[in-house]
Order: sequence, then structure tokens, then C-alpha cells
Amino acid sequence: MIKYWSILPLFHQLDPMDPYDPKSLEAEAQQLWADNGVFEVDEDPARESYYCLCMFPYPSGKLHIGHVRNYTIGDVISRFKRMLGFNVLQPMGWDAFGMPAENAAIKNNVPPASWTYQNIDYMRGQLKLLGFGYDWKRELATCKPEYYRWEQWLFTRLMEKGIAYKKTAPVNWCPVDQTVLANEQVIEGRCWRCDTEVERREIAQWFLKITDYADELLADLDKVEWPEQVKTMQRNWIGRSEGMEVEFEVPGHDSLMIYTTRPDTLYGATFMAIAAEHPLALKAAEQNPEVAEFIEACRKTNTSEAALEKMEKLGMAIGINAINPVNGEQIPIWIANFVLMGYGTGAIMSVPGHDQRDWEFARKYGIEIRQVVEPADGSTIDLEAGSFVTKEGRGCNSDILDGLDFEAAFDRIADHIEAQGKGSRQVNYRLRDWGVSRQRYWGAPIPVINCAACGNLPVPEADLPVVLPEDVEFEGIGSPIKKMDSFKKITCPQCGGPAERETDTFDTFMESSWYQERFCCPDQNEAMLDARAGYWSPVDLYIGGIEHAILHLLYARFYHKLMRDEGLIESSEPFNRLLTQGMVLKDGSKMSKSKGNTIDPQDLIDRYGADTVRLFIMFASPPEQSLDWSDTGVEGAFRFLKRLWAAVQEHIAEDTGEASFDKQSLNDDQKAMRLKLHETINKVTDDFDRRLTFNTAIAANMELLNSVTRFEDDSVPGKAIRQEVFDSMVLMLAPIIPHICHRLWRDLGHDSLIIDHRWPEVDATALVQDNIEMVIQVNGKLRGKMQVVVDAERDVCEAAALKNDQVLRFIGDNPVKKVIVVPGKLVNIVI
RNA sequence: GCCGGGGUGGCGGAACUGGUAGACGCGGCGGAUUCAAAAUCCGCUGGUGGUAACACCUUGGGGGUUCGAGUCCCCCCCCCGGUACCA
Repeated sequence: MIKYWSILPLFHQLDPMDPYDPKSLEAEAQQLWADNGVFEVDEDPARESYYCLCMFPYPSGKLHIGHVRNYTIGDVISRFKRMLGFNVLQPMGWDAFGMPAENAAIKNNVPPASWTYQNIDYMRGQLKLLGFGYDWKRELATCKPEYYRWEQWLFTRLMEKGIAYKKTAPVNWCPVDQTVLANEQVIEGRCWRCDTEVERREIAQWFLKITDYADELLADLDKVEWPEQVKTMQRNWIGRSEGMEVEFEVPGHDSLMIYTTRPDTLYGATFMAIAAEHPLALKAAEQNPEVAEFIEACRKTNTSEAALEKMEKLGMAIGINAINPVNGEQIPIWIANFVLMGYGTGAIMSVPGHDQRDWEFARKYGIEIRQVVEPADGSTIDLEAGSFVTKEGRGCNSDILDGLDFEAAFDRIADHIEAQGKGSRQVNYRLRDWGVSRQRYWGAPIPVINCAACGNLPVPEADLPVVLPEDVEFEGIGSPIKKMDSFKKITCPQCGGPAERETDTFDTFMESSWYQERFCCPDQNEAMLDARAGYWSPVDLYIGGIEHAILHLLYARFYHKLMRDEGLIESSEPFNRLLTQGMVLKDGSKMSKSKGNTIDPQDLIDRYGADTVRLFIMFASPPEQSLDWSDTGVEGAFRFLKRLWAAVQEHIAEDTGEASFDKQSLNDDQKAMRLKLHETINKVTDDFDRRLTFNTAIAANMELLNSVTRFEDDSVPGKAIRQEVFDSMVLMLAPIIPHICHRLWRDLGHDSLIIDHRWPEVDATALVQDNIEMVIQVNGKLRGKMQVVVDAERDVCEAAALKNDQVLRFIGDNPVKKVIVVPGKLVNIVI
């Protein structure tokens, strides 16, 4: 703990009537924190740890207001937990790989690395100006080899375990720029740079078998304290379903394997749909130029799910039939643009009677729609109007399934098909394996060597890391390392022959999947993680945007389990509690450069100081809701700080001496002041700890400041109560507006750092009241109020209510039918 | 399309477990201070009617449950996030 005597020279001479000057007092506080390493922490088994982590930023150039919100929330909670006595870790780093750096390189001809490092330097300065209590010793950037080498190392381990594997998957391809495009770079089906129509291509890529962990990822959601909506989104994303794999024979060709969750509708299958890239489709195209043309047309669609679902569903029959295993019927095989080769088997069975998408397709192409499920209540349905999608019906026109409900029909047909060897019960997931290959430069190189003789080999551990060359020039859009022989050409570690390095890089979600563990031991050069991770991890509270509810958070959970199974860590989940922060809006819509409605945090810091920015952000709305930016609201926050400053300065200017008070002999106003204070401490503590609603905590302190300003009592106990109020208020506000409170704490006569002081405690005796107010309603409408003793019995309340003048007016001559008493709250008289 | 969330005064929001709708702040109006302005301080401020006391209406729209609904249930509208290569 640092005592003031050691740092006094840093402060101005105290003049109680100094105006509030955020610039100098914030600089002084920040300097003191930095010089004394106030937020640097070490593992201390004697103390309980609290690991508070905010999603680290992509170094895009400068902080945007969403960052400021995210990091203010994290800093407020970290400082609060520290005041409760926890050993708090709050680190910060940089999610430094990604596309914007490449775009900047193409546009401005600067290497992505130097652009990134410059941005990091600038943004680090901004974070320091905001006064966030980070342990800067632990700072990391994911683009540094000492970071990504461990990711490469783990990947080689996963290759050996078979969790990393290679298969083809679709990408967006620009035929002019000769490069792969991200979904974001495809604007209405065209390349964002050259406006060429984008094609879909199937290329070989690396995958991680996240589906092997699907059940555990699902089950472990019950172990974490996350918002229910995020858990629901993840459950739906994983999408566990119980169904069957069924084999359809195709005379003269390989059979088609399909998966269905509705084997009870097998008798209603009237066609099959396959992907344009399916081998059977390609074979048909050889015979039929029209089919070839259609396949070509199918390639003109985006790979994104939203685009795929919204586009017009198109198909073409290939003139080959499949045999339905349940009834031997021959049904036509169609190529359909909404079936993708990369997902499942690239083939589906279609039951237009009982699936809406199949129904629309069948309607369009005049394919038979057959009813095989009927309503259980015996009513009739109209398949001309739409499909009948339900699991509540019973089978019809289905031979052995007729009259059976869903469960019975499922079992009957499953037994039947399994007995015939034409398929089996199967649990399936909507979740697909994680494609980690990116055909881009600014990412961690995938540590693989491609040898014509030996195949795909992991780079031997001794040769790691595979370092990404940072001094590169962009010629066009493609990745420079794909043409760089000095990087590419290598000898095979197995046969010694010529080989090539993999030039794809990792998805940047790889880096952000484990940084939270590396923060525990960022200087460890011998291993990915060490025992220190065991002290801090898992993260106690993780804070970030709701937009990460599925992908990032699911990948990080998966990666954590991979590290656990590698023996690197003991826990199964990375983030115990999650706080998803809402977006920052301006005039009700998202800020964007094109709309010109962006707010630059730097301007605000320059004009008002960090405390005002922090206060406004925390006051404007609760963290989980979106926040609408308001310039006048910022003024209001600044005004509050000035009032707080002036009120404390005025208090310390009066001579309080050794003022004290005796709880037993206070007058009514003094009691009321202390009641207000301790009610506020009670509420604010709950708001900070359980509810995480800092806006109401701030509002409560504003009320308290209003009350204490009106508390004009110059007696000795009065002064002492005022000191108690200001001490508590400054402590309660310190996590939110740390600079001004740091200063006011000393002005109030304390010689320790406020960050090292304990959070204020409620004095239960101050909360005791004699009388309370109760509301009286007539037929549920408020008609009167009354004072009763604090623990008045029901009948006392009722009798008092029925004597109330206002109430009697409303009752009039009507007989009272019923009286409802909610003790301590209200009396409702029903007439 | 699918999954998830949201909609309360002129504005941001409060109302935590079905129990006083609108705390706190912004804005607005009026006043004090000032030569004047800024800043600051004090008062009023959901809508409609009324001189007033007061009454009625009001939580996106429609219906329901309940003594009582912003809160629970059903239907609809609008906005936002995600949708697997934006991070």
C-alpha cells in the first residue's frame, strides 16, 4: 500500500476553492498509478483472485466509443472488486491480425505490420488517458511470433490427434483479382474492388473437429453464469437433432447418403436434391450441356447463409433416379442451388408435403406433393395452400406407419431400415466443423509442409514458430507470401525432397480463442501456458459486445477444451460469468463513417477529461442495453463532477476538527440524512455486485449529493455526518470516476490511496425506521396514502385505509367486496 | 429466411419478485445573480379537460389472465444483433 507522504510533491498546494480541473488532476493520478505499478499484480495464493477481462480490441487506428464503453465497464468492476479485497487481474492486449491491415496496405502501400504497430502505440496512449487500471506488464499482441508460435504448436498436436484435418469447402472467388473474398467483400454478388461477379469455388482447407465436442459444448452451458439469451443462441447454433442416415440407391451410380430428422415422412419423399458440385451432378453435366450450364449458374451465389436462404431457389433435374428404400419407388434427382457440397453429404431427400422449402420447390417445378402425415384430430389439411409441418400428427399413406404418432413412426421406420441395412439412427448437429484456413497474408501461418511424396506434414516442433515475413509489399490484392519463394520453398522434413510451405494463414478467431489464458503467463517462452494460469483462470467476468455471442465465444470454449485435453489447463470453460454489452448508437442508429455521425472519444477526453466520459457512458444506460449518444448528456455528467467537487471543497473548508456523533442522540434530520446514506450504500452495493446496473448506482449518488447539499446543519454531529456522507460517496463513485475521487479522498483527509481502501459498509442501525408510507387503492387505482407504524398488522392497515377521507369519497355508497393488504406496501379496496 | 434481443414523456432512462408508471439526468419554461453574457443557484415540467380542487387518458398495436399488468399469456407491426471468410 502506498502512503501519501511518499508522493505528496505530485500534488498542487491545496486550495479549497480551486475550480475542478480534470486535466491536471487526471494526469497526476495516472502518473502516480504508473510510477508505483498500482495495477500490476502477482499470483498470491493467500488472496482470492478475480480475473476481469474485456474483449481485446482490433487495432484499427483509434479507439471508438464502443471500446470506451466496454473498457469503462471492465475497469469499474475491476476497481470495485479490488475495493472488496480481491486480487484483481485486468490485462489488455491486441487482436492484431486481420483484414483491415491488408486493406490499409493495399491502399496506402504500408506493410500491415508497421500499420498495426503504429495503431497499437496510439491506442495504448488513449487507454492510458482514460485511466484504466491495466497490468501493462502483461500486454500482448497476437501478431507477434512469441504469441502465435504456441497456436502453431497446438495445431501440430491437433494434426497428430486427427482433430485438425483437410477437406474442401466453398469460398467466394473473384475471377479478375484471382483471389478469395470474405463475405464482407462481396457486395450484391460482386467483388467490392473490381465489381466482377463473384463465383463460388471449392478449395482444400484445414478444419478443426469442433463437432467432436458438440455434446460437451452443449452440456457445459449449464455450468456457466451467462445471459440466458446467449446460451439459447449457442444451443440453437449447435442444433443437436436426432434423426437417421438413410441410403438411397442410384442404379448405375454410387448411392446417395442423406440425413433426415423426419424419417417418419420417408414415404412422402418425391425427389432428391444435390449440390451443384456433387460428383453425380458433375457426371450428369458431362452428358448434358444444359446441366453443365445450370451448374455454372449455381456457382454465382454467395457462400453466406443469409444470402443462400433469401435467394430464389432454383433447380434442374439431371434425368437420373434414386430408389426410395422404404417403397422401392424411383424418384428424380435434382440439382438445387441451395444445397452446398461442403455441408453434410451434399445431398438431401425432399418431402414437399411436410417441409415448406421443399413445398415451394415442388410447386415451382411441378413435382408431386404427397401427404404422409395427417392431423391427429381427424381434420383435413390443404396441401395446395402450403406444407403441413408438425410432429403432432399421425402417419397416413405410409404403409407400416399409418396411424402412428411421430415417436412411434420414428421407431418403427428406424427399426425397419436398420434391419434392412439401409441406414441407422444418428445424432446430428447443425454445427459444422471450424474452417480455420484463410487465403490471406496478415495472419498466423498454418504450420504445415506440403510434400508431393509425403503429403501434409506438421512443421516439426524444433522449427517453430513459422514466422510471417513482415517486410512485404502488396502488388494487387492477393497475399504476398503466396508468391514469395523464400517463404514457400523448403525441404521436406521427412524425405528431404523439395516441398512447399502452406501459405494460408489461420482464421483470426484462433488467436482470440486463447489470449485470456496467455495473459496469465505472457512471458513464458518454454510452453504455451504454465502454472500461473491455474491461479487466475478461468476468467471470473468476461465483458464484450453481444455480436460475439456465438462465433468468438463458442470457438473460445472449444479451444479451451482442446487445451484442457492437451493437459495445459484444468478447467473446462474459459469464462465463468459473461456480460454482453450493448452497442453505442447515435440518433438511434449505428455510428458509421459514411453517415458522418461518429463520436471521437479523443475530442471528449480533451474537452472534459476521462472522468466525464466514463461517468456519462456508465450513466446513460445499463451495460447490456444499447446506449444512445447525447452531447448534452455529456455536459450533464461534467456538471455533476463540478457540483461534487464544489460540495466537497465547501465541506472541507469548514472546520470539522475532530467532529463526531452519537448514534443514539441524533435529531430527525440527522437520522434522515444517515438513513438516506445507508440506503444508498445498500442499493449501490447491490447495483455494482449483483445487478451490474451502474446507471442506477450513479442516480442514487446524485440523489445523495442533492440530499447532503440540502442538509444544512452546522452542529458538530452535523459536520461529522456530512464527513461520513462525503467519505462514503467518494468511495462509491471511485470505480466510475477514479481520478476525481482519488484527489477528493485525500482532500477529505485520508492518507491512503482510495483504490486500496475498503468499500463502505452499511450501518444497519441507520436503516431502522418507525413509520412507513402505504398506498391505498380503490379497484386497483391509487386513491390515497397513509403513514403506519413499520410492522403494522393487516387488519390495522385495512382499518386505517377504510377511514381515509379520499378513499371514502371513492367508495361512496358502494359495498366493499374485498380488501387486499400487501403489508408494508399497499391496501387495495375492491368495490 | 432462420436464431436471439428490444419498443415506456420532447430525449436517455427508472420501476429488481404482478403492487404508487416516469427515480436520476438531458432538454424546455420561469425566476435569482450579472451592465450584459457564460457559468452557477432556485422553482415548474407525460398528455387532455378544468380558474382550481380534481378528473380522465397513457408503457409499439390488438386481444386475454388477475383485486391489480410496463411486467404474465396469445396474435400482429417496427427496429437492432448474429447467420460460420468483418472483428
